[in-house]
Amino acid sequence: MLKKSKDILFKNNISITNPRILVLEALMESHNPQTIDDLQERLGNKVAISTLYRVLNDLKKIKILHEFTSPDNSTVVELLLEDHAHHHHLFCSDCGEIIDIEMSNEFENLLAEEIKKVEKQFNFEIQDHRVEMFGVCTDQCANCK
Amino acid sequence: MLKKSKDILFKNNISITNPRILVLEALMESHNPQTIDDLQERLGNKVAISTLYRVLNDLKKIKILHEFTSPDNSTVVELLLEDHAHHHHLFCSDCGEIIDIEMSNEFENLLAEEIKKVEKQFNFEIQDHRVEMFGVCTDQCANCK
DNA sequence: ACAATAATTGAGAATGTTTCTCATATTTAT
DNA sequence: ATAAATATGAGAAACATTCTCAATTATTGT
Repeated sequence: MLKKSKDILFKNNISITNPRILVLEALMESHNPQTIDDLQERLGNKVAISTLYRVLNDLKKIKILHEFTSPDNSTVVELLLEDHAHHHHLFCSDCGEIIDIEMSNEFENLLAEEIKKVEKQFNFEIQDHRVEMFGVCTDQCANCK
Repeated sequence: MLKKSKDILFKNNISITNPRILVLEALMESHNPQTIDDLQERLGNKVAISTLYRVLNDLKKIKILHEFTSPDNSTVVELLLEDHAHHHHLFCSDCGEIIDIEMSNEFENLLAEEIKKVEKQFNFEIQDHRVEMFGVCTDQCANCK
């Protein structure tokens, strides 16, 4: 994990510093998207809050961090590494947990066709898409009990 | 528009005030989702900013306002009236415009099936979903020229 | 391994967004 | 028309994020 973090920084040609390593490790430990608060908690007081935001921006710049917003409008962040397959998100409105979901090829293919239609209709070049689902876990979501 | 706004407030049993009417009219005039800045501009200085936020919260409470976040993290708001069909959003990263899109029944049906699968897999009850597309308009988006 | 240079960090100030407070004004119910 | 209830405006407060700058840490060339 330490090595992997250093590798990532090295390959992307940005300097290998402690805060960056700590943030990468924190993101790697947790296998689902994290809010800024989650991250801060995980990091204890080892990284200043200004530095945390700065490091997250650095990771966005080298395109390995994806940032989005949860239904209650908190900023959520997730690491995008090579081994991370295309996926979407499921949000629990009870406990706030965010779960990665993968959808069938059949669905993704049909969505790709819909995207082509939209591109024609609105003269757009679509670069990315997102599918989100919102609900409550009926019993076994990690945080809700 | 004035009448329709008053009707909405009346039917939802909240008092009919000028700021609420003005905000509803502003939302109805514009046929796509609006940022807070858009709204403020449309309203001139006729509604105080604190009141604008309060009114938006009132409209959320009576479930006729949908709030979400644009890719550049501004808050976006859109009126949800009966005549407003189920739709999704297309975001232009050039000009920031947000366009309502409707997807084929075939797509929505397949998505409904995927949702059922996800509900089973994670023991969730899914109440809502969202599909978003991100791109740039190649020539005819209303704001980009 | 060392010095010189470049880049990053931490702490707090600054900015921007949203909510809160409270005295005043408006709306509703009587 | 009046009293009671509710909403408003202005600014203060709270919160999230970015910025500033002196001090620290990394990188580079030797």
